[in-house]
Amino acid sequence: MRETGRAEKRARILEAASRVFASKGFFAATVAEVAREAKVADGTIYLYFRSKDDLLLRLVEARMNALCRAMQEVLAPIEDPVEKLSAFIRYHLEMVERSPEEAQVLIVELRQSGPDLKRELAELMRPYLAMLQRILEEGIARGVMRPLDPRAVRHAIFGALDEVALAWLLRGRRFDLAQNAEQLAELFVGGLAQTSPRSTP
Amino acid sequence: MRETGRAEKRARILEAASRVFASKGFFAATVAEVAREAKVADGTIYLYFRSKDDLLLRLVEARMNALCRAMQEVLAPIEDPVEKLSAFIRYHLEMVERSPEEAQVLIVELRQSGPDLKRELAELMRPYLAMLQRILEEGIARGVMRPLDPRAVRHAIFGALDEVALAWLLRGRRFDLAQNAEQLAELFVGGLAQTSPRSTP
Amino acid sequence: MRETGRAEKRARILEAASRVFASKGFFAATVAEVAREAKVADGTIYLYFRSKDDLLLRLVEARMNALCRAMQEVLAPIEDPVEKLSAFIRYHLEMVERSPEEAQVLIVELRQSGPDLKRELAELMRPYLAMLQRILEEGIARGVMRPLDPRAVRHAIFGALDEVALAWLLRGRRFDLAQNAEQLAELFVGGLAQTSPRSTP
Amino acid sequence: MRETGRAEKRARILEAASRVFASKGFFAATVAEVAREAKVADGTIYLYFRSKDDLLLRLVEARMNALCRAMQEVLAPIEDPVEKLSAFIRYHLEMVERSPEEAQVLIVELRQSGPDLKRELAELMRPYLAMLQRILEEGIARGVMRPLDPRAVRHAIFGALDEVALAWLLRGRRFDLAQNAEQLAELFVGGLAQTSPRSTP
DNA sequence: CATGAATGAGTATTCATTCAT
DNA sequence: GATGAATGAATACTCATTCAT
Repeated sequence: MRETGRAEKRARILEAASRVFASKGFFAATVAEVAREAKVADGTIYLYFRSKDDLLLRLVEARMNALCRAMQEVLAPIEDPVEKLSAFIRYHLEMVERSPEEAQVLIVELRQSGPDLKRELAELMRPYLAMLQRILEEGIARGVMRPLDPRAVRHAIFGALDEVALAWLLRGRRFDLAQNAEQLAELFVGGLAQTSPRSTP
Repeated sequence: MRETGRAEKRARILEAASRVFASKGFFAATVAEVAREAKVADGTIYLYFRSKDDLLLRLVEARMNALCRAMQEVLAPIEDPVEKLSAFIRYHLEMVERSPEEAQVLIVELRQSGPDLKRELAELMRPYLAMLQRILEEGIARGVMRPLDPRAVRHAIFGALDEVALAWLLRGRRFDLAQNAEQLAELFVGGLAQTSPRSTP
Repeated sequence: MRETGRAEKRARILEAASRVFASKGFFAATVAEVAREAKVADGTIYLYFRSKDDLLLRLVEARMNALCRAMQEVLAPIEDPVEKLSAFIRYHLEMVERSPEEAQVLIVELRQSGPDLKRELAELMRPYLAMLQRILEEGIARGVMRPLDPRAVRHAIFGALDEVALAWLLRGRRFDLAQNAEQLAELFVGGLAQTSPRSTP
Repeated sequence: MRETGRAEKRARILEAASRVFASKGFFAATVAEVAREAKVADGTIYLYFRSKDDLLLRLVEARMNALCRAMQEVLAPIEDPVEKLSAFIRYHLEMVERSPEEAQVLIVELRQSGPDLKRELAELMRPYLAMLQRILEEGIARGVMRPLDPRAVRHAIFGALDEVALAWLLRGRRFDLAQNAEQLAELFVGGLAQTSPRSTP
């Protein structure tokens, strides 16, 4: 218990922040609460983080990095862009289901911030969104997806995932998220499918 | 002095709130600012609204009602559910483009609120989402749309619209929203299209 | 008691600040204490003053204005610059003796401030110091005072007055200030006297 | 590692404190900064000094002792009290000019302290002021100075020196301090001169 | 002796809300 | 109804000081 290394304490504060932010919202949460939850003194927070904003930023950063790495591993062995997209959708919501608390922060709190902070947060989402866009671009390039604007479609898919996850969280996780994931995958895969079959009446 | 009816003053306060919330954000905005903008005394606000939260709630309510009515009129003359969906998507983003300030409040500020307020706001969105869901249900019933879960798809479409609108607003309205609307319409119409409608002529 | 006009309440806060600053020092004093002493809520202070710094600034401003006006009246009827200087010295310390609390703020707290505040405070002292310098310049011009650098002498006289007053305040007002005033007047009048008498041996 | 004797490290901390206090002011300066400047750990400071206040106190003490010793050496070979006074004034400001940084602490920071600290600091100035007073007493005893109250005159001279030095420091050392010293010497020597020394040859 | 990580008390300021006029 | 002056609760952050190693 005394053997708490530097990084270990930092992680503990991050965990505490995650819990507190998730339950009360970033704005309503106080630094003192985070400190209490992490069992450190108020001032200690500032030995590890620059400010309350920075705390949220680092939290999102850590979670996004983990999410990106995990997603990359999931997608790596898949060849077909269409299957990749399908996997992306399913795995994204699987993660939400597995760690609802972390998702809460990424989905709900992400927008609970002033303009400056918001810009920095958006920056942190970029790599993840880029992964999604790359899938779409490759699908189009290979001719297995319709040539819709990848940026528009990326926003659409991300927004859809976000909204479904948000609804699941706000409604107390009462419906089957995996099933919804299937539906979304079908919806978007279908929406992006080459319409050439229509040309064979 | 002027015979400003009750309702007229209430509306003036709502207008003022819309402008102030849109330009500074709900949290950063102060009741005093809204009062100044509406040219009433600070205390007067509380003769028309219970609290600052209530002010946002009533504002969203008013805007949502107007949006619902307008959308209903747009959809009424359309028969085909698929065309209805397409119109829904296009008209939604058209409204955003036409009234970015109001959209700002509905899209951006909506999420700046704590958990309690957020739940109430979600309640106000319901009728609008119900319209969307009914379109889907009818499409499925008529056999012109694939039988995907209408609730899941409703969330997906709404989330997509929201995210695209958000991106447009946050990036300074720099890309063509109408074009994006087309892409989204194609995406979702395609995604919901019966994969073998040819087999039933 | 309810009939406290705007200005009256402002004055009450200023009085309270004077007492609190004098007894604990500007830094150690808290805004809450001033509020309590003035029998107003903490926030009320900020309806009348921009900040704690501003409170000190306005306090010094008010006291300096009063001091300048009073001194001007005292000096007006006096013709001879030498007598004017003598009166200036005596009256300055007389004021200190009469209102030790106010003097405390002007003498002690004046320098208890950060660089920015200090600059503004120095600005407020200017007119008073200018009065003193003008006496010296006129004395020299009329040939009744030795042509020493008026700026150097002004600093010297002001520093002397300040130090004597400070010593009196810090030592619990235990020595006779009026007597000291006489001594200082003689000292400086003598120091500035034309040395021509030496030329008549 | 290095055989830095106790005293040597103590001196290093004092030097560091002098630099830091002079550049940022006593209040704005932090103990951590002094530690960094002295290249010791924060806690080490407290092995040599009781508190931050004590650090200032000891610093002033050391500087005053040095100043007293130096002044004593300067005055020792001078016989005539009038010349002694003149030398005192000139040498005091010469020291200020030579070590503006140390003077900054002694003159400016000295007043940034609360009432309690201020009293202790005044105590440390005593020996120096006593030297000045002794010159005056001797001058009066020998009949070469007017019999003004030596305590009052001592305060006056010290206040004058302080104020002139302060002005020089605050105005960025832009005027000629040595010249001012001459003026002050003349002023006070003149002010203390027997008005009818001619009558006793 | 020295370290420096941890502590936690302390405070100016804002702003939603009230209520005497 | 309308006003707007007054209220006072609420909070991030700093930094002197300590003490386990």
